[in-house]
Amino acid sequence: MPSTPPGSEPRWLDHDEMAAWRGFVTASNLLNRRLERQLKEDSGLSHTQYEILVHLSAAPAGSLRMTELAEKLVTSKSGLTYQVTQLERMGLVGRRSCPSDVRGVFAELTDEGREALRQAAPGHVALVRELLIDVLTREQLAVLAAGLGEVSARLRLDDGA
Amino acid sequence: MPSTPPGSEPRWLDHDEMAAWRGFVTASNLLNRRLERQLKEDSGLSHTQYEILVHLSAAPAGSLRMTELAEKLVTSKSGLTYQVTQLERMGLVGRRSCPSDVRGVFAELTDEGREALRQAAPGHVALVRELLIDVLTREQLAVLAAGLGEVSARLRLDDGA
DNA sequence: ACACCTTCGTTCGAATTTGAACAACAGGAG
DNA sequence: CTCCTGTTGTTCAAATTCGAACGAAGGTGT
Repeated sequence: MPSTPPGSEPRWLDHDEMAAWRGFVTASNLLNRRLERQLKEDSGLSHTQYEILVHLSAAPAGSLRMTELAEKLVTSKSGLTYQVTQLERMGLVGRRSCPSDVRGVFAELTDEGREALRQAAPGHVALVRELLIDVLTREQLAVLAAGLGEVSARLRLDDGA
Repeated sequence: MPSTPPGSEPRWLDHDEMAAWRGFVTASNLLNRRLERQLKEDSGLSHTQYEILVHLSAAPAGSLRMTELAEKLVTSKSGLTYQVTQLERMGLVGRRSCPSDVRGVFAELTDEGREALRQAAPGHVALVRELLIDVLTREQLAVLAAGLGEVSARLRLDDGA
């Protein structure tokens, strides 16, 4: 099904809608840029690598299946394979084979990985706070969480469909 | 100045703050993924290339200085050089030297570029609408625009500083 | 047991992105 | 004019990203 019926004039974005969309895109790019730089300089980690450590750290045994981790990160499987290999070389993450499924692979946080995360987290969180969280009011944060949560949920749905 | 005074416990994100931050990151990644796929399939353009066309189209003479364009796009200068070259090969953008500054280069939208944008825009806008704009209420959009606008503005400030 | 379709993670090649280094020029201060 | 500092766009090597293709298993129905 085409996103727009051919022949009919599409509904363009009005001023407010455009402002929201541009704001989202711009803020996203600027934030990523900043966080990337800060993490790389202070901890030698890319934002992607940091996020891998975060998700593993939050998981039951500090380990997650590759596919599950890729979904949480919203990245491609091949991209994750690459980054896990990098983290493995740094000694921050290890691979374990899954007992119940020969094909399965667990990415597992090492002690060094936990330590690296413990060391990187404060600076990262402080910057997220400074650039985003503390700039917004409580109400704005609530709306953002609710709205973007809904957006994400819907995106995840027909992504699997 | 260190982001966090060494020795003091950093202010972690509480539940709501974390929800807002995760929602932002996740929605951003999922959206980019989708838009990238749609644009590439329907128009053979990457999201970056599409945005270049949009910004040029909105500019006075359909042309902008490389540096200015890079800032609007929130990308590196070298990255822009690469993409403009790609668009030039496709015939959608041309380069013109600046009269008042020998070093300067204008990226200029060609007629084909305008046509390509005219053709790509409806599908892109429709998807942005479906995935983000139409998911949110008028109030949520207003809050998002105001909040992320402020965030972007601040980020742009000490980026130049 | 068999065929069939799905899932798992990796590998591969191509495209993209970035920061640093660079050469050429602009714009003043002296 | 001359030196000095900042800007402009490009080039370069390195890192990262993605999708498609792949081999190897899992799981199901017959």
